[in-house]
Amino acid sequence: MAQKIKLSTIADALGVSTATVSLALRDSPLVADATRDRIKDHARAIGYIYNRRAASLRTSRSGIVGVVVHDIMNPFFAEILRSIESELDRSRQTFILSNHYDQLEKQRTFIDTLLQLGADGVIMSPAIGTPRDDIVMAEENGLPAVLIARTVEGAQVPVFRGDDAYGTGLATNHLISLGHKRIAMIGGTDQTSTGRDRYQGYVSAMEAAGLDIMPHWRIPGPRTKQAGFEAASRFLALKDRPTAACCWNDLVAIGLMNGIARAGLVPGVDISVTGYDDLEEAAIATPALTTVWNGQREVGRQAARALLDKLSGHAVRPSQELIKPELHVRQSTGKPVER
Amino acid sequence: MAQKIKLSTIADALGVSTATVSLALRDSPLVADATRDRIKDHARAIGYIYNRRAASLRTSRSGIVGVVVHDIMNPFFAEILRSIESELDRSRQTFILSNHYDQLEKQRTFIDTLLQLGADGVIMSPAIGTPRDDIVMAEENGLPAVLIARTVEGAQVPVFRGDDAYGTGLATNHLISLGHKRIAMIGGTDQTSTGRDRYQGYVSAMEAAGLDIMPHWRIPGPRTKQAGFEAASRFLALKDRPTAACCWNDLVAIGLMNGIARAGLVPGVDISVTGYDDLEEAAIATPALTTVWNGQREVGRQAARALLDKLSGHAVRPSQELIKPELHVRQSTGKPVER
DNA sequence: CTGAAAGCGCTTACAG
DNA sequence: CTGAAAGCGCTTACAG
Repeated sequence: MAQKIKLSTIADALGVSTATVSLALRDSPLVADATRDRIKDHARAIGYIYNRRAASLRTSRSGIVGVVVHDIMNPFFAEILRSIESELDRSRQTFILSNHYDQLEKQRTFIDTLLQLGADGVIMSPAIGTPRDDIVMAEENGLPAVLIARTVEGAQVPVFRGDDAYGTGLATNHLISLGHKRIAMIGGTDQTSTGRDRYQGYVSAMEAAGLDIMPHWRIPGPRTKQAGFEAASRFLALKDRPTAACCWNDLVAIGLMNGIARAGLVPGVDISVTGYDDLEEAAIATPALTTVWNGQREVGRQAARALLDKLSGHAVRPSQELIKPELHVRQSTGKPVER
Repeated sequence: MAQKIKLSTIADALGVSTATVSLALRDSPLVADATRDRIKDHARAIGYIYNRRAASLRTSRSGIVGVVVHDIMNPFFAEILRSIESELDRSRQTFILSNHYDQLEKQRTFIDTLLQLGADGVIMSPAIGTPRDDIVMAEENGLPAVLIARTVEGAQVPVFRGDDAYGTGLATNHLISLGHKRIAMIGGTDQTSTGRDRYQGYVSAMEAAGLDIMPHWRIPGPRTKQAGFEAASRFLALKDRPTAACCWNDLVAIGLMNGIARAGLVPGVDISVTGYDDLEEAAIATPALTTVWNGQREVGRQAARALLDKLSGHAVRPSQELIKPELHVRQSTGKPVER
């Protein structure tokens, strides 16, 4: 590697000061057009690389935004990330990604890293059990936070997520309107706001229709395709087996349908199944999955926008506006078939 | 936000120099135990946050590693990323992730960002058309690179990937041994080394068995579940329709199977299908997918190790060792059924 | 429109 | 074992 090229290398070569070079490279109107062009051309010619660490040390702005979610392998988060990415790209912010796998320690380590790097902000889907103080600490140290998908009680920050109770209500009501009376709820956890809300939506819809809710019709836990697949045998062995399953998310629903098919039954005919999220793959599952659109794109876009607004000094109120989910009916639901 | 706490804040409070504080916080043996403990306790008590930008500016080591792949939403890369992540975590390196979506410009922007941040290295699955010079430029500017999944002709850097030709050979031979004579190859592109190698493996196996290879039996392009799904109708309409499909990857295979099922045929019975990669979901697909294990975990682990070795000054030879794929036979393949 | 100088918060020889 | 001082490469008042 040749001698490191820096601002002063350019300044010396062109007989100007580093201040002028610095301003010219950032297109400051303070520099004469001719000077600016001469500087930029030369910089490009000799392969100058801007040192962001040095600049950031001086300005205490890093151009880095952190994003931490449960697991990027989960297509739900992957879809959100895509829209965050395209939004941040537009404002030339670099983003650093991390999974916390719902481990508080991993999340804390990551936030610490962001603080050390002087990140400008963080978008997070908080790990289970995230205390309000973790968010407060970040903000007090100059790391503004925006939450997605889950909320943290008492944290005065913007949060973008869907109306989960309303969403499972849509799915459950759809099953009820088809004539189902015994409906299971598969997957999810009470440890997150999302989990509690989705379950609540199911319960409210069942109660409103005057239907019984059997505790053993709820199989909590599954959140992945694999877990949904494994839950199928438990579901199929259920006493008074339900004719329909309202699933925590699309992954669980698709896994469950695979498990049902493996057992020789036809999902969508023998057992109705609903998902949640409307992932890209819901439409091409076999059968195509009836599910609840959860606005991943919107969540990502709005969260990124809110953070960028915050960074540019606009006041962003800690909104709790929920994105309204929509039911997308496909082939995985039908009239109940009694044995 | 209170007054910024820095090394000198601690030094002043404790009546020592910043040099001593700096050394103490990094557990240098040069500092007396009592002094070190006093310093570390105080630092923790007042909530000191280490400024990595300042340190990095001074040491020109950033603790940042870049990772750029085609698309993290693709489970193939997601599985690789997981093992890279766990490997880098162990050495306390932060990693920055980016998708290039096979756009050279996006990849260049990202590499530029890494250079500006003074990243220590980059692990990349190069975008289609990546010239050797892009890699050379990065290395010359102090950003060592390690390649995964794809290679770049003439780049003198380590590359970790599977033996693709051998892998599709395994799948094709498996189909041939079941009695299939008309076998299609669905998906992939000739623009990547991976694409060429996988197609070559299929061709060689067909030729070795003395079977005809019809040009129209190849449907190039698809690399996603959605595209595989859409390819099903083209495949099913094929003249002299093949009895089996050797697919570019698991996503295409699963999509194709969904499309076949949607058309009223039974994948694994009417049409045999093989995948490639052995993603986690291959085992729970319906039917369970016969596929080629491609060692994602190994690729990620080895690539991360190689980069870390390079960073700690060990010489890493530009190896081309290929990971040996393995055939995993499941239910999506069977004897041919003639119409 | 341009330049000289200070300073962001660390680490590293060097001296004692 | 500890301290004084220089310097990493920028940007930003300030002066002209």
